[in-house]
Amino acid sequence: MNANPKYRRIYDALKKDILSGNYAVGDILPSENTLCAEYSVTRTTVRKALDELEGEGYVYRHHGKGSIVKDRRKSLGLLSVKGFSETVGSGASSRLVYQQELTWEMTSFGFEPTEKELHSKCILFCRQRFVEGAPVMVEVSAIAKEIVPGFDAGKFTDGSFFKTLSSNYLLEITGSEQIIRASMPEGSIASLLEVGEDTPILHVRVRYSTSKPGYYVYSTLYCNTSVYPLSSSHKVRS
Amino acid sequence: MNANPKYRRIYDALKKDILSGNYAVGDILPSENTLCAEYSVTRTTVRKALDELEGEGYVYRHHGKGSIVKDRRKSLGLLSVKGFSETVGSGASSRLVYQQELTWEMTSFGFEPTEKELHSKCILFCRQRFVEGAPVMVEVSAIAKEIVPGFDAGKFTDGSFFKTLSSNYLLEITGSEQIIRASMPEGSIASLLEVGEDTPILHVRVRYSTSKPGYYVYSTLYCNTSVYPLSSSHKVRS
DNA sequence: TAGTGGTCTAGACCACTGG
DNA sequence: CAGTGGTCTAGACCACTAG
Repeated sequence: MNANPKYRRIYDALKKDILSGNYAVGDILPSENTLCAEYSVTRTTVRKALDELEGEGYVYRHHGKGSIVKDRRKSLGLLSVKGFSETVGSGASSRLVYQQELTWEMTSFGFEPTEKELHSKCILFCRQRFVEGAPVMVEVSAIAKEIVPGFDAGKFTDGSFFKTLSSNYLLEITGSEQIIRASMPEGSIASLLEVGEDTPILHVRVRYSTSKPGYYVYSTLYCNTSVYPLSSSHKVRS
Repeated sequence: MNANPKYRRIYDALKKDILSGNYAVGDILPSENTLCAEYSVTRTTVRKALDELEGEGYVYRHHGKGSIVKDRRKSLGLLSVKGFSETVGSGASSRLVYQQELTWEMTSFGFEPTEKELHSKCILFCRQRFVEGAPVMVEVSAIAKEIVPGFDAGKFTDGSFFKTLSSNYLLEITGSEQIIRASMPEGSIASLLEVGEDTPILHVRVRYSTSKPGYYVYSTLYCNTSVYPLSSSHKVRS
């Protein structure tokens, strides 16, 4: 039951329809009861799917009206745990800058590697991200070699690291922790972002948890936020 | 039923015990069934409370083990919709820099005021935030005058804006949207943060939604992240 | 194995929004 | 008013964890 709960199917379908534009901003999704009938489930299950969408900022709920598609501004929206390709959508592309293999001691992601990870070598790779042809982000990522045999950052499914983890290695991303700073880019980052070393950069350290306990994906993001800022949304107390 | 759902009591009690240290980092909370008995509710209700805590990063759930108190690092952690005083806790203080009244047209928070808000004047105030005596954040906030009669930013309950909204005006914060950039501080901000104009600053624009439909709290934060970065955590797919 | 959290059913009553 | 989402009950079966 684990991999495919029913609410996931509903969540996936609705999200796909939102991202594809089948539901536009301001549109009201089918009511909870309608979805119950459509998917032959109870409201609890439908609401679980809608809760996820709401938590990720795709919709908001209006008591007595319905679930309404939100305007997720033109921004990178990274804080809701999705890869670059999935949040930015069309107009996005990326390029592999390098991939190498080294020991964890030589890396620094702001999080300590786990014991399990220290038993393995570390694969480090750097990607440059573009929106509409302009570089907006540089991402340095690391993952334990032993859980991704034959890993090649140049051959990602749909250009997505996370999709590749899922399809090739059955690894799912289950969450993230982020530490966010403003800083100045060092030379190599500045040139990859095509900005001067006096341009302030958003510096985000992320640790993604995976479905394999004790193993994480570490990323450091350098974002030029002058055109595309990050965005996020949260809701409290239901 | 609206103001005080049962899950809120459970949520409040657990959160209080976590913040006060009754449950330390790594501790396992009472099991869901135990909480059911203690509060005479069903698991659905208990889980709703735990879902909230998990979403705010206070605990994580370990299948087969329990709900475990998380380490919420020493950081400003603003991204989870709480005021400064509540997230930083002891060691935090703030100072009112100014408060004034003007029209919305003269403000710019990156979000458009609503029609309801435009019918009212706007109260603008600026606070300087300290951790351990050092300024780490400057916050410029705005709220519609008509929903907070007699407002005085110099006389907040416990020094907390949000607590004041709740206790004096029965206004609850129900969510937030944030836009995050890295930038250079202009002169006045730089001096309030006691940094040079060449120090990169985290620039966060926030719109908090309130329990009063159509009315928001707007804030612009300027953070010196060199010592206290922002942090956040997210979980996906349950 | 007993206990935990994860998912789900099939109901119920309520408060809110709209016509 | 009928329909919507918000909350809640009282069950159930499952997968995971630990002793």
